[in-house]
Amino acid sequence: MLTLPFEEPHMMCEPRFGANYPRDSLPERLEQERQHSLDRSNSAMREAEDDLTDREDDEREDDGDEDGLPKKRGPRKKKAGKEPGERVKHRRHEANARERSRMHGLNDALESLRKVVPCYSKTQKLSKIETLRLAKNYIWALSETLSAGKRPDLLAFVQTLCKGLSQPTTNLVAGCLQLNARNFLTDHNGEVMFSSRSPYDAMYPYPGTDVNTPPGHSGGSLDSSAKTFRHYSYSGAYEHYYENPSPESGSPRFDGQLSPPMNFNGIFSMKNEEPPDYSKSGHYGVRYCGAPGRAALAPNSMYRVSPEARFPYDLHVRGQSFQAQGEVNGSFHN
DNA sequence: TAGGCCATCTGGTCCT
DNA sequence: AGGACCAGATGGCCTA
Repeated sequence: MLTLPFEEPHMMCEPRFGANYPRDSLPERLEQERQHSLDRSNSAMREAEDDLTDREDDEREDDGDEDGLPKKRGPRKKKAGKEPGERVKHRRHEANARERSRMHGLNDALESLRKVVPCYSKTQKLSKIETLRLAKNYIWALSETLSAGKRPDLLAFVQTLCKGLSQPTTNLVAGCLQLNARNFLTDHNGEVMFSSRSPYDAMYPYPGTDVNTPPGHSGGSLDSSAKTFRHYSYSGAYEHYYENPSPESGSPRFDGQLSPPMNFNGIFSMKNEEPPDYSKSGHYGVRYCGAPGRAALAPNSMYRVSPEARFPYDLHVRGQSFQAQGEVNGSFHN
């Protein structure tokens, strides 16, 4: 019945701390734990302390009997009342080890999830709750895009993606995208509002570009709201595009800032980070290049970006610059 | 220093 | 009986 992380075969076949664990091999076991993960060194030490505590308890009990008289030499005589207590303690330690292992597996899965949601960073990890929220938003936004069968509005997509994320996390995401986080505001109700400058202003701060108009937003309410610099509520933009109520019906209100998704198919990479291993995944990705003057997305991109817009994204596939962007978009819109 | 996040321990419950 | 799962408690670490 014991289930273990799939990625940890050594844990599947090796004995755990606790049950039938020989004291002599404790250092080796601890070394394995250290090598397995730095984060788990503390765990190994705790386990060692557990065993040490057991040992010390045994030694204390062996030093003398309850009356303080010297203990008889010779073969140890099992104490009648001790066995149940030892057994309970032993099983408790086994259960602790299993629980640790289970939580490690859970954390491994969470780490895997971090790598496939937008804004993955090894240096500044998303918290567990933020990872789950972002993943939920990501799935929801992607599924809505698929069901809509049309090009999603980038802004609405981003807003959906970031809905419910905390302020620091949204700042982190914005930082990842090198957006000016101050372009986003949060009102008292927790709804995201744009300040007097469009977020696209930060993304497309090029001379000659209508900074009031998000690229590709030549029509629609989103466009008009941006043009007029009206405060832009998240829910409004959301419903504008998705025609459905917010996915956050039961979630905390959005109190963060916004950042665009870096891709829409599970492969995510950021500027200054190594590109994902496309050779393994075989997925397409949108890689943020940050180079000014780029218009990497094809006209049939899923995002409504005008050809003249200097979209700071670059499409890569299998580590190379993607020539036929229509392929990825075509597959996406199928 | 308070608050957030996390790992771990622990006891209870459910399931096989 | 034993393992998986869960939630509460606790303490450590980090940051504003």
